[in-house]
Amino acid sequence: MTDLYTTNALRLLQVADDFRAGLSGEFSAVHGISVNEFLLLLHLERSAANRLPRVDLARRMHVSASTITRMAAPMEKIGLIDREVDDRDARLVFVVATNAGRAKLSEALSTFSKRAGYLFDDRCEDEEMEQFASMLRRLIAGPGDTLA
Amino acid sequence: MTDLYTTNALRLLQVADDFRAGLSGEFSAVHGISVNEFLLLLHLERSAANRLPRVDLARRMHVSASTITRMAAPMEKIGLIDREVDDRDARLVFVVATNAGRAKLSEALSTFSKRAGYLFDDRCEDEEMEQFASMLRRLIAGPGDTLA
DNA sequence: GCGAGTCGCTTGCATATGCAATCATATAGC
DNA sequence: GCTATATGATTGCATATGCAAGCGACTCGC
Repeated sequence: MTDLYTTNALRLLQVADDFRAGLSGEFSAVHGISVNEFLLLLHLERSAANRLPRVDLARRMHVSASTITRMAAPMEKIGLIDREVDDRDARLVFVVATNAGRAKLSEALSTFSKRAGYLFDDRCEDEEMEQFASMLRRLIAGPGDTLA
Repeated sequence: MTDLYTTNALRLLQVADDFRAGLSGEFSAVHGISVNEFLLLLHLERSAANRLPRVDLARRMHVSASTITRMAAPMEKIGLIDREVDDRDARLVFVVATNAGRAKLSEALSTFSKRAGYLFDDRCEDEEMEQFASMLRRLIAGPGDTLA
């Protein structure tokens, strides 16, 4: 009835939702940020110049431009990010992480890694992890810029 | 810096987000339902008695009970689901799919399968899909009830 | 340079969702 | 039985997000 492609896509969504739900609780309790705020900081850190125009962030995070505008406001207010304007194109508003933002990312990343350990450890052999990494790399959509 | 566990968890989230984003557009355009409404119908279909109390749906879908209440209202109104009360426990309000709901699920499921095909086909060998399925089955959190 | 069209950002409005409070029902202790 | 506690569902309020409109800035063709 349901082929292996379908089954795997369903499981993929389910595993990702489970993981994200667990992460969400600990992030908000321990670090005071949401998963999306964490991902925003991570996209900044892994971008070419450590800064990104808002529209790029929106595309990478699969959210609308207005969401970036509204996510950025409180993060600026508490000093995690800052804004820079492009010299040549006054339309572009870059988002750049502050030192506090990079520190917060670093803390959150260790929580993330800990939970990634919970997820995979004892359930997967090392060799499987390599295969898994290889599969996932191919599955990441198109030539877009990625986090990992 | 980032170990393989962390990398794989990041990629997992990214692939799932990419897939869900693509699905979301086609579901709303072609079938007039959201991804979450689709998953609700799917949980019903794959449950023991083809019906579930709202609180169970909430747990399976990682959403709050109030979200189920509010998702269910419009789905009842357009005839995709119906409500049943438990004989022995008057607190339980079961959600059950109507014939229209099962039909809608079936249509949406073929869209889902088509997109699962886009995702995996040409990127993965058959043998890899089996390994992937095996990994994902182990990764699905705990002993909870699952979709696949 | 000038106007038409495009692009990036923001804002108004509508929808979606979580948390806490509330209500109705069920269960346990007595 | 009666009360205290626990559970399921709903509702009020706050937050998050998308879409479409609006605004300012860039680009292209002339």
